[in-house]
Amino acid sequence: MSDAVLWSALADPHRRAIVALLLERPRSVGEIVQACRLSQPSTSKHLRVLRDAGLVRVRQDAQRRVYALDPAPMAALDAWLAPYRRLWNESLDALGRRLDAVPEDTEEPPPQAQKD
Amino acid sequence: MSDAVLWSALADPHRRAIVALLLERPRSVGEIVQACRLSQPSTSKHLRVLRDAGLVRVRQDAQRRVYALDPAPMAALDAWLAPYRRLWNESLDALGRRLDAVPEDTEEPPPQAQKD
DNA sequence: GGTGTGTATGCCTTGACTGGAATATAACCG
DNA sequence: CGGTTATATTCCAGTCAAGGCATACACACC
Repeated sequence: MSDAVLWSALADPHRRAIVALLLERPRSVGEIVQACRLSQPSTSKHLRVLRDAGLVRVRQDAQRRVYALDPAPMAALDAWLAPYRRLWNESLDALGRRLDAVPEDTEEPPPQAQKD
Repeated sequence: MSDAVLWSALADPHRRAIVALLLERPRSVGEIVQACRLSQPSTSKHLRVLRDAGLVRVRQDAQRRVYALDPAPMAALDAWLAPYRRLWNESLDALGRRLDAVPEDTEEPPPQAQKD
């Protein structure tokens, strides 16, 4: 199994939202449904994808199922990213040197104020 | 603009392959076509997606267009990943402790021999 | 200007993925 | 056992993205 499953699992914004929720703490399906404003079936399906990708694990608590993050696949992502890290470190260094060499008033505004 | 574009751009395995190619060195479209075993139009379309996501930049060289990696968006990915890093570090620590506490012969085989 | 190479775009078809509604399954409770 | 809550699954329709093919565009060379 490649990490193709991982990527396609994380490609969906709702699933990334779920993963982010589970980063705080494990949650039952009901909690996730409320937090994500999704229907229950849809949520269950997303959780299935995440489970199949190995990103989350389930614990049964009476009728509830509590989902928790499994950090291992994230490490795989990090490993994938590693070769690129060297690259952008070089770029940042170059940027830094350029900023140092410039008169002034060329400070960057706070970078990414992105929202997903 | 969110990093939704980034994720969907990298969700495709062919595009990840292209990005990996460009990590080695910038390449013309023709080179990418050959390396990826894709049709030229398909490759061009993938490159468009990557360009729109800010992952690559183009330089024109006569009739050729040479694509190069832009590392900045990868940093965004790294930022996204950062909160999780703490998590799996904890897990690895726990694993390490468990391994230390175990008799022996429980060494892990080399982890992920994954292929994408 | 005409031809050839290199690359991008448009159109179309097909397959995959998503969400909703209804339904099935499972566990608790009286 | 019947009812209720919590979650999973199935079915279906709508959407979107990918690939192939044909074609348009851009540049070079004669």
